[in-house]
Order: sequence, then C-alpha cells, then structure tokens
Amino acid sequence: MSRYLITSAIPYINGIKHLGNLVGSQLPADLYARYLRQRGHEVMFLCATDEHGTPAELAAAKAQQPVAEYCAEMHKVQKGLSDGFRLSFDKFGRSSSPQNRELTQHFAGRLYDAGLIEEVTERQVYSQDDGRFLPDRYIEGTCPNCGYDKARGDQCENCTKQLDPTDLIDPKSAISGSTELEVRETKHLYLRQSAMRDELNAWIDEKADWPVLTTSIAKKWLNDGDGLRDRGITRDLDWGVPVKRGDAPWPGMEGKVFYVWFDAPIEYIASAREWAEEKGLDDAAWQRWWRTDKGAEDVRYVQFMGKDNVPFHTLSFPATIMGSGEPWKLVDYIKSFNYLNYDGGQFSTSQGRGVFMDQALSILPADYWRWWLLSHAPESGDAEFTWENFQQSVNKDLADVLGNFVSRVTKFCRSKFGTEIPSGGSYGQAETDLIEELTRRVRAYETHMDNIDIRKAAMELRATWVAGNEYLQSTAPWAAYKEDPDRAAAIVRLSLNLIRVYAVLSHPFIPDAADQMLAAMHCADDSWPDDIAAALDVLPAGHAFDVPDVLFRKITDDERDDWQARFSGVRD
RNA sequence: GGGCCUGUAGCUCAAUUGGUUAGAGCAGAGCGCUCAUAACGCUUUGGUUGGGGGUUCAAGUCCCUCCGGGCCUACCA
Repeated sequence: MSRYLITSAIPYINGIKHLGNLVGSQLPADLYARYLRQRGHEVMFLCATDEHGTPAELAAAKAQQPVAEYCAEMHKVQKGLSDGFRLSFDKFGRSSSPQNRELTQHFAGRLYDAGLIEEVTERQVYSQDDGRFLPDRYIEGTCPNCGYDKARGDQCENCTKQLDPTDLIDPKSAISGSTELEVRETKHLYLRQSAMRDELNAWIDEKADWPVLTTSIAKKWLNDGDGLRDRGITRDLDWGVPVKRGDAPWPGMEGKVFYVWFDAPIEYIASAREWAEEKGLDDAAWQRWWRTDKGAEDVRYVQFMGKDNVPFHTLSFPATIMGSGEPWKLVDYIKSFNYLNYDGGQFSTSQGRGVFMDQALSILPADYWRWWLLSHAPESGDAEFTWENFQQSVNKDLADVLGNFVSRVTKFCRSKFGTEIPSGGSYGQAETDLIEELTRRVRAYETHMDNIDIRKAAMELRATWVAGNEYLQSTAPWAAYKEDPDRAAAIVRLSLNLIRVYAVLSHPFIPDAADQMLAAMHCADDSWPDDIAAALDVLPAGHAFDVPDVLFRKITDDERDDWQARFSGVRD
C-alpha cells in the first residue's frame, strides 16, 4: 500500500463551471482517486474554491451582495454540484479560510526572511468612480496600433499586439465605463522567482516522465527572453489575504492583499488542514501529507489541471515552497489537459455557450457525463463535445453494451431459474478462455489507470464489458437450457458473478451505476479482482439477487435535438 | 512576431518512440442469434498517414518547406 496526495486545480468562485472545466481537472482527479482507493492505497484528495481577486468582487457587486456572503453562497453551490457529479474529495475547502490566511502569511514571511521578496513601487491605473485600481484587462480603449475601439489594456484582441494600458487612446474602465482614470503610484511585493530559476530548471529537468504539455510550458517560461521573471504577489484590493509577514504586520503594505495566484495553490495545503480540524484531528494528521519531515516523505503527490494552470503549478508554487526553506511536499507528477470544445467552438462562461454543471445534472445522471467526458478526455489535444457523439457513445457503451448485459443476464436467470444464483453444471473451455481474456484486459486496465492514461483505460474497460456479451453469445445459455439445464445454470452463475466484477472495475468511471449493480447482486464485496477466477466465484449458488431497473436509458433523437438547440445560445 | 502542440478511415482516437501488410470503437454493408433496453455476436467495405522535398536498408514516426487547426506569450483566474 502506498500513500497518494491528489489535488485538482481549484475552480474559481464566480459562477458555475462548464463541462470543459470539469473534465480538465476535477473529474480525472476523481477517477484516479477512486481507483487508487479501490486498489487499497491511502488517498488524500483535495480541492477547494478559489475565492479571491477582482472577478469575485465584481461578481458579488453584480449580485448586490457583500463579497464574503457571495462567496459563501457560491461555495455551497459548487460543493453541491461536485457532490452531484460524485467527486469524492476528502475536503472541498475554501481559499478564504482562516487556515489559508495563516499559511499564506506564513509563506510570505518565510520568503521575506529568505530574501526572496522584493518591494517594488510601480504606477498603475486607478479609477476614481470605481474606487479601485484596475487590472490591465479591465481597461478598454482604442488600440494605438490598429484603431480597434475595444482593445484591452493588456492586449488588443483585434491585432493581437501587446499593450500597456497607458498606450490606449481614450481609455475607460471596463467595469463602469468611467473615463475618470489616473495613474497612481502603489507599492507591491514581488516574488523573486528569477533567483530560483536554476533550481526550478534542474527540478523540471528531472521530470522526464511528465506530459510534454506540462514540461514544455514550464521550460518556455523558464528560458524565454531573459528567463523567468519575478511576479507581483500583492494587489490593491479589499477581498483577500491581508499582507503580513507571518503574524507580524508588513510596514507600508497596509490595506493590501496577496494576489490570488499566490494564495490559491497554498489552499491545497490549507484544505488538508481544514479537513483535519473539521474531523477534530491534530496537526500531525494533515502534516503527514504535506511535510516531508513529518511523514510525507513516502507520499506521491499528483496534481491535475488544465493547460492554462501549468505555469503556476510548475513555477510559482514550487518557487514558493522551495523558497520557504521548509520541508513542504513538492508535486511528483502533473497531469495536464487540453481544452474541451463545444460543438465547433469554445465553451464560454461569459457567453453561456455550452453545457454547465448544473444544467448537465438537470438533464441526465452524473454517470452519463462522467463516462463520456472521461472516455473523451482531452489528453493528446483539444477534444470536442457534440450532441451526436455524446448520444451515440452513451447509448452504445452504457446502455447497449453494459446495461443490456446486466439486463439480459438477470432476466434470463429469473425466467429459467428464479432470482437466486443457480447451482449445478461445470465450467469448461469457454470459461477458461473468458477468464484468460479478462485477466489480460484487467491487467492492461490497471496499467493505464496507474499511468493516468484515461482514454485508454476507458477503452479497455469497455472491452471487458464486450467480452461478457461475446461469452453469452458463444455459450448461448438459452439454447443450452433446452438440452442441458445444468450447463445453462453454470453459464448464468458465472455471468451473474461477472456483473459484480463489472461493478468493481467500472466504479471509478460510473460510481452510481456500479453501486446499483452491487446492490442488485445483494453484495457488499467490492474488492479488486486481482484473481479473476476467484472474483467470478464470490457469489455462491443460492445467493439471492434482484433484477435491477434499467441501468441506463437511451437518449432519444428528440432529446438530442432539443438539448442541442437549448444550449447553443446564451445562458439565461 | 516568437514559442509549443496538432493534422492518420465519414466521425472519435491508437500505433510498443525508426522496424513486417498503419490498428480500434462508432457510423455503413452482409450474415447469425432470439436471453436482453429493436439489444448482442460474427464477417466486411473504408487510409498516397494535410501537400511537396530530403535522410535511411527501412519514415505515420527524423530533417526542410508549404497549407490548415489550436494553445501560450507573464495584470483573467
């Protein structure tokens, strides 16, 4: 048994996430966590909401709520949806927690002591009417290069030229439209990442087994131009972790907060602490996952994220940890994902284009989404969701191949032998062949799951389902029953046991259906089939079972057309 | 502009890192079965691997070039 620490990129607080966000981190992380638990490993699976920053303040203002109240409410909503998708977090924390505040301030203090924090006075745009400094992209104006009148302060979307907000002609606030802007001096803290460039480079170089997507992004940032640049880690905002050195005040930084990208990854650690405190456990309980001097030296730490999050996880956060000089656990493996597109374009939170988590659950159970999303995870490149593909995959894989197998076996048994596992008959070559094939396939499935090759794992799992249908077709118990009922009984006995094995193997992908299958078999034994022959012998003759309801109903053409029309436009 | 990824059957993806005749699933066609959610099984049609050039005994894989798609480019998170 090993110990695995698993974190999923933490979703931002300002709204409900779409399926692209879900498949880019939380869902694959859950698959991996569930699998490892089933294999008998000790797992700590953490996630949280990322609650600080300008967009959270603006979203709260739009909702006419105090930002703390807004975040508390949205956290509950996101927690409810993650439960709905059966994401099995040990703790779904909040980056606004007291635990994170203390840890963030602690890291800042350590980095300051190590000489890795620099105070920089810079000039930023302040909006009088908004009463706040504006991030570059919240300033709009006319592009000095191409004349586009909706250019943003960081870049012109029309001609792609990178801009400084002061370059804009007729600049105005993108929030209020106000033109009452002025440039003010303000002091900020910078994390001296550049001082750790060699250390980070050497560390990334060790990670030859990481996805190319992960290492190439890290190397680019490390070596592009003048190399890794220092990064501002504070902002002039109200909502966030107040700037302190540990628990001591930070002279000159009063009224400022840490930048979300400084405190957000620290929440990975803080959520473990939230978990421990919630359970009434002592510090040692969470430190054994996070401190290599307190038990975490044998922990394997795996992070899941979309490609947009890679720089922060390969550079900024490791720099924070390394720079602290304390033995915090560094990530061992980063699994990153490309994007999931929606029907020919991008999912868009702002335009409401695509399917969002709440909408998805309102039309179909979580397992449908889990199966399609995971079996099409954007691992090697961007992937695309279409309703036709979704309907075909789900109907074929879940309803026809798996669901129908359960249905045909249980119903056949009920009609010929009743709802107890029949006795009599013996196994022959067909059973030997099936066990041989399943053994080979389950071992391959394990390899793919161990490697977090998600699409390959899904294909192999599906192949084990197909093997059951092939077995039934070749042994034809309905025909055998007429000549030799004992032989039919043996076939059915094995097939009913196969349902239990499928439930166990399928559980990481489709946990609800797996539970229904186990419940129908009146069985609580969900132990992993290390030995297929033995696993197919768990349910003895005479053991009662139920014929379950249809596990997966099919998606009709009318539903597909209806949904396609409903989700193409703007979210209401 | 720079960097990275990508282009393989109608669709979604593989191809043990340069090694036999490029494979699966879906869709299509044919046959079989009748236990089952009109489900299942078997067989089968589809490919000048985006175009062109090069290296090599050997190229989907390496190099050059052109064409297409995507991402990143540090103040969105």
